[in-house]
Amino acid sequence: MTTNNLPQDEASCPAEGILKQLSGKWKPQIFRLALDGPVRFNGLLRQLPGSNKQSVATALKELEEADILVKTVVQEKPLHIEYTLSEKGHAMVSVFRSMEGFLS
Amino acid sequence: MTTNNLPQDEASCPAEGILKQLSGKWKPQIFRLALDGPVRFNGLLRQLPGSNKQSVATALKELEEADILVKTVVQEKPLHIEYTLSEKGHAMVSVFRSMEGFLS
DNA sequence: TCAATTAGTCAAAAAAACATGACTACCAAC
DNA sequence: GTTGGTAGTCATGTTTTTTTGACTAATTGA
Repeated sequence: MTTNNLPQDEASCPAEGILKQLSGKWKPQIFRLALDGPVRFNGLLRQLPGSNKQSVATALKELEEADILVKTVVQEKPLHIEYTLSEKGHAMVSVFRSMEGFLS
Repeated sequence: MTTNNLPQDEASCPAEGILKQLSGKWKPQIFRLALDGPVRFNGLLRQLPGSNKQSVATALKELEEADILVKTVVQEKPLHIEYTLSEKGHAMVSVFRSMEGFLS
């Protein structure tokens, strides 16, 4: 009982998982903004011109499900929610940097 | 006259370009197979179960346009076409490896 | 000359991703 | 009690990506 249940493609191509987790119209930009500190829903809407609630919400949910961002309710003045890089998210920074360093 | 003409998102997020060039349903796997040597159209169709002519053709064209693969007509016995990693493609290997090394 | 292999193209359909606009719900200030 | 900010959801529509199946065309071997 040691067969894995990954789709065959990801089994033979580990990079594909990462690519999937980071790709999409808004996820790379959200990830990048999160490098500078916690990000918030409405903040992202303002910082990402052309974006919209639905897409940002979906991107945040997927980044959270991929364990790249962590969602926290901040018990402060105007009670709000923050998304911060998880440990895995931090580990991904080097991958991200190697992409940024690659200027064609 | 020094404004650039990149979409705002790519300007502020260089990683996004790479992500775009490598993402898609078949491109990561094709890239990975190309690491082991030249790949061919019909060979890929056989090596990628579930793929189809159209998708493989499109992926190859985009990888070629992104200057990641180079298309060559090989003047041999059964005249055929090979796709090999370009110089840029080789430079991308380190990025790709850093993704592969990242096992969540 | 016939059949197989090479490497595709094309039009159309299906599926996935993304956007739009309306709506919800909580909290605080005025 | 109404406005404004927090963070979303939901149904729908549009756009992009991917798949399907038919077709083309050159080369090779029998």
